[in-house]
Amino acid sequence: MPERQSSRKDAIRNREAVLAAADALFTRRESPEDVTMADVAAAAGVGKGTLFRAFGDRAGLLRALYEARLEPIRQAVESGPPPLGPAAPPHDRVPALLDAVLCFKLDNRRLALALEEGGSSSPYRAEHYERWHSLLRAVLEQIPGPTDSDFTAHALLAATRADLIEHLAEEERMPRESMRAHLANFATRVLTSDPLQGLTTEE
Amino acid sequence: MPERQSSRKDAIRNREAVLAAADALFTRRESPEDVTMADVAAAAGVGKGTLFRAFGDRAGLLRALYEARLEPIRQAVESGPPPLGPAAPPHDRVPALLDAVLCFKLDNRRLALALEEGGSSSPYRAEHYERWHSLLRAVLEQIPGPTDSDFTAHALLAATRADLIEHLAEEERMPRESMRAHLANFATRVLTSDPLQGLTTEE
DNA sequence: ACAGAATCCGGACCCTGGGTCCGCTTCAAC
DNA sequence: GTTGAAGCGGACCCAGGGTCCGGATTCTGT
Repeated sequence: MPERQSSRKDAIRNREAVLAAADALFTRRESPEDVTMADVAAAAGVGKGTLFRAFGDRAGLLRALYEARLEPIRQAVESGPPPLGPAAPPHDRVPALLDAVLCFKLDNRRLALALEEGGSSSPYRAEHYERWHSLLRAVLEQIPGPTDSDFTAHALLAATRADLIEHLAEEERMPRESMRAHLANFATRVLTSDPLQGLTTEE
Repeated sequence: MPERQSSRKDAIRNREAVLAAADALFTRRESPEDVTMADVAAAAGVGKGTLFRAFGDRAGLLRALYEARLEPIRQAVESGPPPLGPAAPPHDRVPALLDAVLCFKLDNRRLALALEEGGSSSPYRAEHYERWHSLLRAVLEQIPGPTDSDFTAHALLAATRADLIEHLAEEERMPRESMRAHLANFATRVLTSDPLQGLTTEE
C-alpha cells in the first residue's frame, strides 16, 4: 500500500492533478465504469505509472476521492451541532445521520456508485462503511427497547445504497426532497415501533 | 438477445450441460468472480461460442440459473399456502416474503452475489427485483396508514442485499436463524409503527 | 434413404482495461 | 556541482469477456 506522503513537489503536484482530474471525470461522465484509469492519467497529464504509484489501484483512487469529499460531514458528525452532532438525542440523530448519508450520496452519486459496486470486495469491508455502521449502532444502542442495534444499523444503511439512490433518482424520477422525506419517515417508523409488540430475538 | 429455444437436440443437451456445470462451479468456488466463462465452457465440455450463443452474455447465464432456482419460491408466493401465498394477511405476509428472499439468498449466496454485484447495470433493473418489489409494494398497500409503499418496499428489500447477507454470514458469523429473526423483527417494527406518530409524507 | 439447407459447434482470435516494469529525468541533500 | 534516491511515463503484460467462421450435425422434404 503506497500510501505514505512524498516530500517531492512534483509528486505532490501530480497527486493533486490526478485527484482534480478524476473528480472532474467522475462527475461529468455518465457511468463511472467508463472512466478508465488511462483516461484519468491522460486528463491529469500524467503517466499511468505515476497514477498507480500514488494510489495503489483503482479502489485506492476512489477511496481517496471519497474520503476527501466525506471530510466535512465527518466533522459535522463528530463535533458539530445537533441534530447531526453528538449532543443530539438519539431519536433525532438517527434520521439526521441517515439523511446526511443520503444527501452525500445524492451529491456524489457517480463516485459512490463507482466505489460501492466497484467489483472486488464488498462495500462492507470499507472503513467508511464500518465507521457509519458502528456510529449508527452506538446511537441506536442508546434507545431503550429490545432492538438489536447491529442488524438494525445495517438494515437502515442498506436503504442508502448508492445504486438504490441512483435508481430512485434516475429511473423513478423521485425528487431529492421526497426521497429525504421517505427515508426520514422510514427511519422514524423503525424507531417508534412499539417495544411491547416486538418479537423477542431468539439466540 | 438469443433467447429463443432451439429444437435441435444437441443445442438442448449443451444448454443443460452448461447450466449444470455453471451451477456446480458457482456453488463450489469461493468467489463468483473467479468463475470465468471459459471455465464454465470447459467444465461443460463445450466451446465458448456455444455458451455465448445459448445465453448471450455472462449476465444472461446468471439470470438463467437464478430464475431456475427461483421458480419454486415463485410458485409458493403466487399460489401457495399462507403465510407466503396470497391468502395471508398483509401483516404476516410481508415478513414471510422477506424471509423467503433471505433464505433464498442464503441458499444461493454465490449466485445472488454474482448477479447483484455483477458490474454493468444495477440490480434494480433486473426483472426479478422488479417482481419482488411490485409484489411487496402491493402487499404493503393493503395495510392502512400513510406509509409510502414504494419506498418502503425498496428499503425493506435493501436489507436482503446479497452482499450484506454475505457479510453478515461470513464476516460477522451471524447464524442463519438469528439473521432470520432479526430481519423478521425489523420488518415487524416497520409495519407496527404507530401511524399517528408517522410524519405525513410531503409532496 | 438422401440431398440440401439451416443450424450449431468450438476454439482461435480480438480487444479492452487494470496493473507492472524499467530506462530516463528530476529533485534535494550535501 | 555531484550524487543517489525518488519519481516519471508510456510501452508492455495478461486475464477475461465476447466474436468469427470453417467444418460438423441435425432437420426437412421427397
